Amino acid sequence: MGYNFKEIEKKWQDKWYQEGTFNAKNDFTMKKWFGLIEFPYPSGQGLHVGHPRSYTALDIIARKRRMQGYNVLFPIGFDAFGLPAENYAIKNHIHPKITTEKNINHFREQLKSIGFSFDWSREINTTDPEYYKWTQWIFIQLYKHGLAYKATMPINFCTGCKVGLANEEVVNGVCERCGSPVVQKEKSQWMLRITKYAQRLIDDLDDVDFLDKIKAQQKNWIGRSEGAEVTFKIADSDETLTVYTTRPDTLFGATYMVVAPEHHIIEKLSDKITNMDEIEEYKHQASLKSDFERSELNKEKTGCEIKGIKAINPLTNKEIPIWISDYVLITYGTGSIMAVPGHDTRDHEFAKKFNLPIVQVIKPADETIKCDVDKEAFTDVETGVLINSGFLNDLSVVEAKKKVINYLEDNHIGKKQVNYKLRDWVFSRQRYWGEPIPMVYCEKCGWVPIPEEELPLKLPEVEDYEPSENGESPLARHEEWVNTICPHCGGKARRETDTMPQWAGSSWYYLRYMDAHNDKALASKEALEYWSPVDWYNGGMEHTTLHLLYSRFWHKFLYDIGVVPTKEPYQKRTSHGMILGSNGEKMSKSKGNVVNPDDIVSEFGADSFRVYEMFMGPFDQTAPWSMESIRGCSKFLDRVWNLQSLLVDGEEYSPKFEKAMHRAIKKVSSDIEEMKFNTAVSTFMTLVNDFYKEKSINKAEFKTFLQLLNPFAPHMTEELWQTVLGGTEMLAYMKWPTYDEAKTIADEITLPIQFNGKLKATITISLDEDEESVKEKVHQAVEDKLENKMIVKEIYVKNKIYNIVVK
RNA sequence: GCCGAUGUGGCGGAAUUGGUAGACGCACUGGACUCAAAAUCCAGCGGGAAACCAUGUGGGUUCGAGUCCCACCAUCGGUACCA
Repeated sequence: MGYNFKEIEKKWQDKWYQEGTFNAKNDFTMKKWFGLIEFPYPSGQGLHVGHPRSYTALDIIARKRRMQGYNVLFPIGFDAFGLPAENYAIKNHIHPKITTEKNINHFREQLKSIGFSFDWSREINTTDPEYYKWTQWIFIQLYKHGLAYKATMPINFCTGCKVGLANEEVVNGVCERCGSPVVQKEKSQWMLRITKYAQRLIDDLDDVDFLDKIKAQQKNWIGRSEGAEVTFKIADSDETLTVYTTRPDTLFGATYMVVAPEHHIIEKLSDKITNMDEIEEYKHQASLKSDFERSELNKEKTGCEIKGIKAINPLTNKEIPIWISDYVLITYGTGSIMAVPGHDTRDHEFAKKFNLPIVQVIKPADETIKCDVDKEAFTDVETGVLINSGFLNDLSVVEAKKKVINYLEDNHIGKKQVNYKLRDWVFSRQRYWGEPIPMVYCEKCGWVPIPEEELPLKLPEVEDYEPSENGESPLARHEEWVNTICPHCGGKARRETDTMPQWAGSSWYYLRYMDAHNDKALASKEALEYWSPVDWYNGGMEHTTLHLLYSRFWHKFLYDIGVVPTKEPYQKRTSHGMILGSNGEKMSKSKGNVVNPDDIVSEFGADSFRVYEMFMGPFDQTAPWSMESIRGCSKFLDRVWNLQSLLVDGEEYSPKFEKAMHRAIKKVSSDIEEMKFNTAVSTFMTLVNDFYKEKSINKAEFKTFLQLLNPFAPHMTEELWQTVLGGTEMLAYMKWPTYDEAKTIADEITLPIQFNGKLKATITISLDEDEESVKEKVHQAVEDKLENKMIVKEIYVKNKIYNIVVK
């Protein structure tokens, strides 16, 4: 009797989704578990085989939690604003709303065909005004608390299409679509002050259970550094230059300074500068370069001395030259540096090229280590000792830092300073398909948020989605929408025409799931209290520094204003590996190695697809797709189905399988918790092989087996449970099997015997057998091999191994 | 360049975290069933005749190393001069 997966999977999916079998319960007295996967962007290509890897993993955990008695919230939704829908609309003149709806319907069907236990009653869509009403509401709160502000920031502007471009649309300095050069264009944009939360975003990582590599990546991205600000006087002038340095200890070795081309000191002192033409030319050249070019093409250092002005090193009191160079960035620190070529590799490279003086101020503590700062910068902080540094001489780097900072503070020429690499979040997009920013500009009152009771501010339905030639959003052309009245004074005002970035909707979506249809608040207090925080969030490593950090920032803000009850949104964060094409390369249309999940489901069924996705390799590592391997998983499930032909009566595990059953429960239970799904599947396979070998499985064994396998292959196991074992309740809600530790331990052990660590023989002993008796057996077993050998030592590790050191 | 992963049969990968390397699956080989094929079932499957040799390479620690330490090589991913 063959297994008709098409019919049976459909049958169970219809039942689950019509009856809402897996919907979270509104009983707030139960213990809860909230599992979250990153909601997909509903692209026109449909679901990728990578999506189900993460979804199946958390579905397995969610299904196990239900069996463990938890009230489980495992929701799904769609992150539907974004560039591809808008670009598609521009090309084909179909409103993004229409394509988005079509794509979501397709995704929903695909997801249902794989049998995920999502709570579909809470489905959300970031483009739904009832959803983005609250995205806009959060923005207004940010504005009211001074965390949203306007600033002039450069955008990528395509000189061909006359539109602003996202970084990913700029390839090698030209527009991805038309190939025209991309220039930087200044534009006033909304910014979010994430930097205010930098320290807390680092500190609170201590309280959450994120993978270490995720924590490390977030910390590195935020990039806290400790150092000092030092003020240098400009000779014959009242002006000063302030620098940030992590190495104030090397101040005696600062032989010149470098400022960013955009630095204001150039304008301020332009009357003193004697080579203004040369400088203007360098500035011009630098401004032509995009950030991309500055870094990619500029391996060789460039620069230009600012003639006519000199700075004074505050410790040596010597005059030192000031240069401009684009390796100094206006966006980090103070936009100017003190250069210590003896102890910084970039400064060294620059000094060598332009023949600037190099002074050694640190030497290795260990005299035997050679060090020639004329050839190479000496950068070892750990073991360095100060020289040529006046009052700092003979101190270690650490001591010198402390002492010099005290000196700087006492003499008011500097202070201790903490810096972060993290920058504020540019929140404006000159795009149509995003949440309108709910602000109006009034000549009299300035920027005013629209009243909260007027939310949502709906995106107007327009016909043309191309951005304007001046780089404004398409909305700017719609005067009837733009012109409005000031909520504050009632006078004439204009709406903000930029929209929010795609990150906005995904920064708080997990909160909406807790109470998805609330029209009074983003979620009720009770629901937030009960469901917060997300217990387990799985997603891709690529979202570690943007999405994950942005949503932690928003959450912390909402915590500060009393909206949410926890400091952190996610208690646990794990990540999955990418699925590559069968040739080991990233799946892409152009490489022709894309696998369509629909084809897999219709050829092998959802259960086989799920089992294969879990079996293909370690969950957190990339794995190539293999059609042969999925056939193996499908074969395994056929063997499970056919176990019914071996079924015998029995209410207890039979003696021959008792140990195996207890071990399997233990192994599968812990493997699921540790996301070692591949070895859990191999445990199932081994067990099935054993049943076939013995040509028997009793009802008790079959029941436990089906329960363990249910989270992986929910359709087939539910069917077998109800039709073969006569189950009346859903297997999905039966209590998760338990095991007895004592029954997992073997009472006989195969003991390996080694000579010098190399296996020579094995013997069978009983568990915890007395050492004398083991020794006797060992010697009996290897008697002949011991001839002509001298025993130096014997090591017995109880129940593990017996090693004889021989000569 | 820097940071982070990873490196084990023909292939995907196991290995109780320092204790029998190669579980499980794929591919392959042989057998059974069949008129035949597919499917299914059973058996074999790192190399070597053997002693032995084998976990990217070279050292080290240890009674014992895929696992720990040092140096290097390769592949993949992230990032771009962060003072």
